[in-house]
Amino acid sequence: MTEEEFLRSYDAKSFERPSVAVDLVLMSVRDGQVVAVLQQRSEHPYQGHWALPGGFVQIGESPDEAATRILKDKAGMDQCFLEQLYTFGAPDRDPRTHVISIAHFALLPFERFEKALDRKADLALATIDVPWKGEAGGAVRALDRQGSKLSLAFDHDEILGLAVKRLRGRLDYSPIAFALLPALFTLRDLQDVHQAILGVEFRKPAFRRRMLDAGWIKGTGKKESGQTFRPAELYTLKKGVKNGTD
Amino acid sequence: MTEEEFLRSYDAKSFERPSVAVDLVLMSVRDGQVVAVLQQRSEHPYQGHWALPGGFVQIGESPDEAATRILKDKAGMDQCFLEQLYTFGAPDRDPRTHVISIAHFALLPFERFEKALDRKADLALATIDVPWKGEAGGAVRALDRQGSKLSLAFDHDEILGLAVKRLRGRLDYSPIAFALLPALFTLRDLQDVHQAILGVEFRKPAFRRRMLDAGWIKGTGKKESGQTFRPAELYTLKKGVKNGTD
DNA sequence: CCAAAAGTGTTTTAGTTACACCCATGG
DNA sequence: CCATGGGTGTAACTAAAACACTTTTGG
Repeated sequence: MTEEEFLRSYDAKSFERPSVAVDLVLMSVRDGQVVAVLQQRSEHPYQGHWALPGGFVQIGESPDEAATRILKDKAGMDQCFLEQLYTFGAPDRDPRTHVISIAHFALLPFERFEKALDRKADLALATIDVPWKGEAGGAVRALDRQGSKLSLAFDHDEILGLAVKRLRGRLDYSPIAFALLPALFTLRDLQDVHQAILGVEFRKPAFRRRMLDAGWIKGTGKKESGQTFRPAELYTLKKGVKNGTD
Repeated sequence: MTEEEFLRSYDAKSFERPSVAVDLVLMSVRDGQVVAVLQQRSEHPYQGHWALPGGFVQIGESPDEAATRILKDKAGMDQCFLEQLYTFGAPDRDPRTHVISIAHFALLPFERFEKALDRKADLALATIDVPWKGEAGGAVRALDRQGSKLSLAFDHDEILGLAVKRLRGRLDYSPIAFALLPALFTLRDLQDVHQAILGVEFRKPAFRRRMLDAGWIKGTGKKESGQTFRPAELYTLKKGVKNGTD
């Protein structure tokens, strides 16, 4: 059956109200690149295209609860930074019927990403590339490990673009970056995360002081190990600093 | 089960899905106070309580279109700054059934507010008082002209609180304040708006330069009139600066 | 001329950047 | 003892705030 046939046979008139769904943008940073979890669609519509993990909101369930459920069931992850992003509701964004989707974004340190992905064969990691292009934010590109552009389903390119834009905007003003790092991290790790998200390079001393002055982190006295150079001190979030993971 | 069969079975229990609504926070500034439009409920639930103007999203209608429609039908206003705020979806927020509400906020200069309110008898203007109380943002209080506290329906106090918080957060970084001013305004008008929203006082020269340096406005050469003191120059938004009203 | 508020120039301060340097580790 | 990256002090620069001041109107 082609997509066209599928859409013809689909009875949209029986839906009197819009449906409500949740889509998740699961993001992390790997090797200086922003990555996100995508799922290849095996069925119509958008068969073969890549989509954000999502699902419908059940009655009696808040959107946040739905997001947590989908995060657990579809991606096998829990206990992470999870925040509502924006609600997308153009009537034609889903060819089946009017689906209003409450997009959330979730941030995890990459180690936890990897573990979950090993258990879920249908998930893939895409490198997300959003050029700056002023305020508007250029078109998002999702790339596989070979650098080929992935074709996204629905309006999920728009959702991804907004997620990156939001992430960039909040980086300076909130401790959101720590949701992408393990409990103990070096200042270099933190700088790498910032540089990956913003797509710029910082000078080490300036970045270092800016972070320490922000008052979010404290040194632990412990040092990293396994490096061939001088080990860096491990830092951690101060108690009482909320990055949304709690 | 084929997708078609799945969709048929999903369709059968479509009455069990949450409804989708839009609630509007219509805000302005009057005499150094933030004000919002409220509607007194004549029926259960929350009979006699005050509520934000709102309505259900029709199928085939985007949330933004629904917000525009409600703005026009219920409040008699159009062509104003209108932006999605947050989606509230706790299952018990409406005692009738599970209603997911996409809250929007709308900003207008007070003159346009007044005109519309004269034509709609069921609407009232409330002074909105949100104490600072750090990041969390204290509980919102809606007051009538006599200063009596109005009792709000549903979770509308929470929505109002978030709207004020968002307004405060964006004031410095975006030209949002100009949606609350007429096309021609003095720097004092602009300062009054900022002070009302943030609840702080600024020194005139500092505020003046900060605004001019931001590059959003330009002088017109015209002067205000009707004052007993030196008339101030009238400023206007530069072309190309979007404050969402366009 | 006076009161009131508009509007401007100058100094002070604070915060950020740039640069140069020293330190600790593995090999 | 050398290469590599971690970490720190100082000077230069820049942006904002504080203050004192001049200007323009109505009465």
